[in-house]
Amino acid sequence: MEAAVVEIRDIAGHAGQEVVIQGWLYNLRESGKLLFPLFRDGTGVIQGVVVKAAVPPEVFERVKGLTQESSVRVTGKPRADQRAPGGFELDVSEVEVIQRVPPEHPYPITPKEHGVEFLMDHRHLWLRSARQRAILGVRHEIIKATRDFFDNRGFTLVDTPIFTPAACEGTTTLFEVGYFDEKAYLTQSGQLYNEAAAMAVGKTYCFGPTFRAEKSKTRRHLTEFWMVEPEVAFAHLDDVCKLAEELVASIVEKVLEKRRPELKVLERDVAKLESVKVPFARLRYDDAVKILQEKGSEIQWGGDFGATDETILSEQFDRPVLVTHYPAQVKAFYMATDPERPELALCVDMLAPEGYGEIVGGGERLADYDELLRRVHHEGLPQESFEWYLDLRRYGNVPHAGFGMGIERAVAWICGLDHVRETIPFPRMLYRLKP
RNA sequence: UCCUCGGUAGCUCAAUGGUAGAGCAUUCGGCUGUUAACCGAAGGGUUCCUGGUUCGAGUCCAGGCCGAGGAGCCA
Repeated sequence: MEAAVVEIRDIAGHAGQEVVIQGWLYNLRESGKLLFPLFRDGTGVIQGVVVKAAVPPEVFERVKGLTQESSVRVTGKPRADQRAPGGFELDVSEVEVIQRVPPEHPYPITPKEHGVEFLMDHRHLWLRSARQRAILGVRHEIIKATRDFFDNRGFTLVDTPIFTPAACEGTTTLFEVGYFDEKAYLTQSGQLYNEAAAMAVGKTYCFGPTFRAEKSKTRRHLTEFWMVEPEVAFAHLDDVCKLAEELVASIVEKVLEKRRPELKVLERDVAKLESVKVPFARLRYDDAVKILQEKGSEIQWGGDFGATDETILSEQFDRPVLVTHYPAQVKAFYMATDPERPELALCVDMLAPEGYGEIVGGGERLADYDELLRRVHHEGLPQESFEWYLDLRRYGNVPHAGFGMGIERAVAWICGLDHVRETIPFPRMLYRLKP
């Protein structure tokens, strides 16, 4: 009978049975008449043991000549062993080489250290390393937890377009593309379309890539990043503050529940994640400025926070902090203003702990038709491009609110990474379009 | 866009203005329990590009290209 193909993560259930593993050679250690090939299959890593006296000579020679990342089908019997990191070793009886990486062009990424530029040039191969696979796993869990969160609360996923005719928040940071005989822009937010969707289904969210042509070269910027954006009809600022903190808390809870092994590979201090429970800390902008000034920041009332300011604020708390009521002048034209203090926007930014910066931004939308039209003009936006958006205020207008959460910054924070370039499979950054 | 730092073997890095080196990777040899194994040997170079100073430049000077970190802006 042909041995069953088994994934390495399920190997414990097959101790003593002959199984087949399909994967790649991760590393090979030799000790005379013993070979210790390390196999990986995308679900885990297991060390094989090849004893010269126990296998046909050609099998021994075949394994001995294997190069890193050669693809193989391995037949053997898993055996519990104290010395193995995963608890099991594979006593190898047969190895079929699907493709042997030629020694004259060896796999470029060795188990030793490499520089950032080299790894980024080989991103398509770098993804195979244990650390990158752990990040991909956590990213997957964060996205799944996000979608489950909204789906379980009756939200309808409504996809918003990637090609857009005009800007959401000014044109300086848009990527312009040719669209037959006219110009189009890559979306920087699904926000305006979400508002239309919310009037159709009540509670909606969109999830997709967004694009910003900012010439930012820092550890928290990508030109292409993924964002989830909920929008809720009849909601006010406080409603979306609660929604945002419950979302983030449930994501962290799911990752802690299902991705402990990945967090261990990443050497993440999980104690810092375990304290992330609702309610989060809350601050009004006025009070945040006071705290910053006491801590020696140069910030003046009316200015937006710099990266250091965000770090200082986040360090005051053991969980994310929600900062509300920013000056309206630093926020987008569609933000509602505080009726009691019209110079303030009914908005919220969530700052992640440990200096990971803003992961959520949102608030209550401006509902008044006349005021919205005035701001469109004030921003120098072409009214004809926004007629459809103004329609939302003409027909059954209601208060509504929502926010956007950047997936990559959430992944960077939860994984404890020092750069967002590792949070997305193929990062797009200033000066980086390949591979 | 601005500021700072860097570019030498496939990779990570050394090298007073005076013969370009090490570790890893690759190839060959040794080892029956290795954990980024270890031990021995071999092959491997347009020192980012252009120009300049000098008897002589990887090293000094000028310009350019590429990258990294930070600022501003943002999620």
